[in-house]
Amino acid sequence: MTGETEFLAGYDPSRYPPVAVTVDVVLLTVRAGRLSVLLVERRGHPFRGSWALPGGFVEPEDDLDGAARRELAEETGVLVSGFGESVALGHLEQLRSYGAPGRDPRMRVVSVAYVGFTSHNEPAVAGSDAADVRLWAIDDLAIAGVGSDDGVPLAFDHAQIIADAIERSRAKLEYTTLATAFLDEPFTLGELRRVYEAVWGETLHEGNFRRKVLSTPGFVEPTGRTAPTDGRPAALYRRGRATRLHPPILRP
Amino acid sequence: MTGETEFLAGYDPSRYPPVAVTVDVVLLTVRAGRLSVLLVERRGHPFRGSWALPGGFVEPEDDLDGAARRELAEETGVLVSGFGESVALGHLEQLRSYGAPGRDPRMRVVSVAYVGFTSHNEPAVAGSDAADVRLWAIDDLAIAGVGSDDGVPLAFDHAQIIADAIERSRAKLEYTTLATAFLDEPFTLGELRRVYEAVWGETLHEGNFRRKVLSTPGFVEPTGRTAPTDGRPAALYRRGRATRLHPPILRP
DNA sequence: ATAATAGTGTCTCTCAGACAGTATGTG
DNA sequence: CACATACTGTCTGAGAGACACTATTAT
Repeated sequence: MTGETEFLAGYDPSRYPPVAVTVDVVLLTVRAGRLSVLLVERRGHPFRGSWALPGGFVEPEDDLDGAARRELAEETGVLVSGFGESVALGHLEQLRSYGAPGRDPRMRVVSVAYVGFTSHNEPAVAGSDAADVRLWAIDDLAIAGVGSDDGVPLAFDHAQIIADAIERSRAKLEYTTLATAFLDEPFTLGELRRVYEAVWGETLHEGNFRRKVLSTPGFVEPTGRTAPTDGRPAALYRRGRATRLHPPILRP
Repeated sequence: MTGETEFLAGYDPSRYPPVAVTVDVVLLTVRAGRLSVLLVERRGHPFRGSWALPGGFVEPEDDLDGAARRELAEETGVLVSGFGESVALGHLEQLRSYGAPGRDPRMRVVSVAYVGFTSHNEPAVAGSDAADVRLWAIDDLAIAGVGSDDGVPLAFDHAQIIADAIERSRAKLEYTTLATAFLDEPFTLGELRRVYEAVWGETLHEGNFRRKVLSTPGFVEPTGRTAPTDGRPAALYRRGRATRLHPPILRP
């Protein structure tokens, strides 16, 4: 019947336009008080030698989130061998998709971008000049409205993707508890405040920040322990059960 | 050289997995005080006879936004012939992408979903039993957490897409001026309030709503004219220049 | 002692919710 | 007149910004 032929027509692989689908991951962390992103150096054309987001093709068997986690695990594996430590992913969510014709000069590519948060507890980048994966502070990159104008240029439209990821992150910190995804447990309120300051690029009032965090039920839970600092020791907290902040902690 | 061969390898169309990319549009409007979505009845398998979002393949020459506008224009054309009136799109933005394997039983399809707002000024749906495009009130549809459980089922994962679009819309009304995208100019504050009430599914206090809208510079601008209502005539406004609300108008 | 960070208390201003009351149209 | 909606004014409580002050460590 007509329905059957139409149904079969859906199976015809030549019916759909040739478009490749990839995932790209913007993995953000705070290192030495600076918001930073994990980038890889491209070994092939185009943009050979430029820095780009980790990513790759969506394989037939994995869904979009799974593809993002797989690509990230592959890059994290590089981190493991390079820095001797694995990365515990604190959060990963879809950002948006990018599909302008010509964004990849080779072919039509639609990329589904993800943004992830993680802690950073490696002391420093090892001085391996052969490393092709490293963290970049975002204000050392050429990203409109964020980094310095003479920063390192990025491959493809990845500067735009990173800019969008940063804006999403800044907004998420306002009304969710996701700032804790940048930290290992347990953490101090000073560490949590420095996450906000690094992501927002603003200094916050210590006392008011403390009041707002502690007055939000379920944001953080006290552990009863303390950790030494450069001054008075700070109480240690772990993540609470809340995911959304009511009321939000708005940017200055 | 090596770089050249790698570059050429990128041109090989057989290298990327066979994935089709489509756009789907969730066009929302407020009709008779009810938040509604434009759906099309499927003529082919699978889900023949079910209601689905308008959408289609991304063609090689159009970017994602362009593809969404093109598909929407095609469906709007149906609206024109069916209802005798064109639809002025108030706003269109990317929602997110959906790519779970098996979401389309025919083949691997990654769909980039868009959400749009428009006014609704047709008096009623014409009684054309041949119509395959119509507005559905969202609480008549089977959408988890939104519609009634015995509502009309939707094709593919479109119930989830609509649910995500509604949540995006509800959040957008809190901190942007996009509620005006549901209205034709000029409009009254009562009409604007009824947009919020329809999208949020909450009744709002008339006086407090008025105070918040008018105290936000650039949200609406007075025209000096009035329009009759069921009571005292209401002042007419047009959209202001602001796009974001500071402070936001939060849901109750 | 000073320096540095953690943590507490308080004042004031803004603003949201609640609610009363007035204004202006129609039937 | 009643009724419906538009519009104005005021009280109150929650919460953010600003700021002063105390607490506990290291040097």
